[in-house]
Amino acid sequence: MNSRTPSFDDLDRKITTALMANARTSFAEIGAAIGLSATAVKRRVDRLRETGVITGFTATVRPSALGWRTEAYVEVYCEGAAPPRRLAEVVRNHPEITAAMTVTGGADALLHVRARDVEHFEEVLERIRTEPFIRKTISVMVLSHLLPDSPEAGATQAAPE
Amino acid sequence: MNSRTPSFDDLDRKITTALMANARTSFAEIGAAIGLSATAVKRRVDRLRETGVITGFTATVRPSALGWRTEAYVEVYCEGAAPPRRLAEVVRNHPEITAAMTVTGGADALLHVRARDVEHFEEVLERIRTEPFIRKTISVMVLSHLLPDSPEAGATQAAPE
DNA sequence: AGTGAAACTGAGTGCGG
DNA sequence: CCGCACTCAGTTTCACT
Repeated sequence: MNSRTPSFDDLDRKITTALMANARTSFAEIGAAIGLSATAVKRRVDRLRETGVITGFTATVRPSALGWRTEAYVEVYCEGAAPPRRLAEVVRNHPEITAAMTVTGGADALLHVRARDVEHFEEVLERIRTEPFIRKTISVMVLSHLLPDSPEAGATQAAPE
Repeated sequence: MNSRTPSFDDLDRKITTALMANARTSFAEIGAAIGLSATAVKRRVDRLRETGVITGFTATVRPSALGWRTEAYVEVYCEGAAPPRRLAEVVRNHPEITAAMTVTGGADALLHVRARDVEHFEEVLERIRTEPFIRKTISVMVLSHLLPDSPEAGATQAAPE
């Protein structure tokens, strides 16, 4: 589930890069760029989806346009041992949590939170704090972004072996 | 640039949500779901793109499938005042930095970094550390994700007013 | 702003190399 | 695994309400 997909060649890499840049690029156009027919490109894309390299196609949205103007990272400290399974349940209770992961360092988990404004963020934070085994939280508010909104969930290029 | 787009109604919200879930949903299908013709849906999508609500369509990729198996957040501390402009330049020098922002708290900036493995991450870190006015870094390695790969860059729903 | 119809472009598939 | 040819579905534009 975590290993490098076998037989992922240079053409697959170029196709993937093209679709990350614009998911609506036609197979014919991609094919023209890399010297393949639209059919061949389609078949490769199908295979990339089957093997889980490409997990989906989404529209990227400017969060502020939807009313999400406040963003923060929240370090979470738990009472005693924090089983990741229980943590995952807790996390799913709060739709404002857009990413959550276990991490090294003092904290048990790191959450990415979006809220409408600071008032809303405070409310979310209090809600999280009342969860059973959460002992402490440390929040870091995001002030401004130094890169254009990158697809945080994925690197923009394929890494060489 | 940061304000709520005017005349963003309920239909726009539903269309946006549908395209975030699957950027390839046809206009006809979206229209059928919300009681609009494909033509009307297309015009609204065009407008959503022009007004910057929707910034693009991308394929979501499982980073490990592309060889990015290591992920970390790096807090950056600068010498004296750290002008965001200069920081942005620095950040652009390192393709492994997939997100960067200025933040509240002790650190001046927070970076999201992807690397092939721990060795590669160490190399990236040393490269970042040699940048002119970077005084100190604190790294937090990501161990496991508690949510399915959410589109970190955007909330999955529109926020109510 | 919305609809419906016409023209066009791309997706999906079967077949042959 | 690739390309070609065909069919069908979706996009795009236009005239109209």
